[in-house]
Amino acid sequence: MSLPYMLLGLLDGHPMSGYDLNKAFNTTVQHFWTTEQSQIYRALHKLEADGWLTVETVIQQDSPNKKLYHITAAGRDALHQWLATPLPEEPAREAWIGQLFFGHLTSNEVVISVLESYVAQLRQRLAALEALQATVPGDMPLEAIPRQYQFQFLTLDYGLELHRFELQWALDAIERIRQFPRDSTNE
Amino acid sequence: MSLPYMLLGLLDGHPMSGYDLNKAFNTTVQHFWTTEQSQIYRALHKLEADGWLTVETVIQQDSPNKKLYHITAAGRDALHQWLATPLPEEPAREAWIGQLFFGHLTSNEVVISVLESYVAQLRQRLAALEALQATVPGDMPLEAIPRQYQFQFLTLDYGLELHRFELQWALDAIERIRQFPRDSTNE
DNA sequence: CCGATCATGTAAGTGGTTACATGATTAT
DNA sequence: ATAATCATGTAACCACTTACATGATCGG
Repeated sequence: MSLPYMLLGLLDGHPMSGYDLNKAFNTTVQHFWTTEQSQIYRALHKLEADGWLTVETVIQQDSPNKKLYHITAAGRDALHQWLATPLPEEPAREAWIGQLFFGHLTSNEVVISVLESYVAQLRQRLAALEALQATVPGDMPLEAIPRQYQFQFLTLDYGLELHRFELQWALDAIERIRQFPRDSTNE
Repeated sequence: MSLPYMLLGLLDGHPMSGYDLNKAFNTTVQHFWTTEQSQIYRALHKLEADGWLTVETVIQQDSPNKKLYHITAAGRDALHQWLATPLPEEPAREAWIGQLFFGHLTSNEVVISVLESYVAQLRQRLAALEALQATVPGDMPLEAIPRQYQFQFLTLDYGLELHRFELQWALDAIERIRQFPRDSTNE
């Protein structure tokens, strides 16, 4: 549903190839959207068929030829439309909460050890986001930062704060589970 | 991937029909897992074929016959195995963050209005969780609460805290965006 | 009479993943 | 030699959604 708009958003301003887009998904936008390379090419073909993109074939000598995708006026319209439309609530699907919910079917120790792996995962992701944040020049006055970057920093801030929240909650949960009664049917 | 385990978790203890399970998905576990009815029946058939469930057909006069699914020893083993296994990190797919990320392509006002819809959605979901919490007897001493409910309350607490965090972050974000430079290419 | 509740399923379609396929150039 | 980078794609499969199909009983 949203992949086409992610592509349009990335292509608005500067044209890119499928390969470039794939790199963008593995770097810049990786904290809120991921895709497989194969899906990018399929989506690009569809977007072109729909008239939201046009292709410019670039012949190269030192590397394989590539196709640069340019956003069309129709594509830009569609993107603006999407940006102004609130998204429908998406279905909940958080399996790790399920593991907690059914925690009574196993021992406190097992639940805690799974939560600890989750904590380790969160710390890693948080560290990655903090590394991203460290690349941001800190000395610039707020007003001097281009509008585009202000929005990007805002989403980065969301990622940072969310991860800090999740980490803290998980650590607290571990402490709470330690106080839970022990399972009598322990193996 | 996780649906089969959600079914096993719900069936551990008391057998249920596909219809009962569907109701459970729309009530008890709805804050972390949702499914369509059609998917439940398909999953049930597969689980039975795999030997993780057995079927008991119950003939009824006043309502259509039903099939009660019972968890088998193999099913319980598989469930315990899953409960003890940390889940792989799942791919990020948060389209609303994308709308923020590409916010520079539209006006601050448009971004804020979309965020405000999101805030309204969050308030609704938070209210639903608070209503759920209100049904919990508050006078019981912590130690007297059965282990099963302790885990369930823990997941409810996660939902509550997460929604409060998201709501606060969104409200702060709106205030911040008001300070962003205005877009010169406003339509 | 109508809608809700009980109860089971199939079929078509979409979005996404995994695996496969090709092949040149450049850096270690 | 080998791996990484550049570059494009197809095919099979899986999870999930939407829509369709059936039919009895019960309460307002």
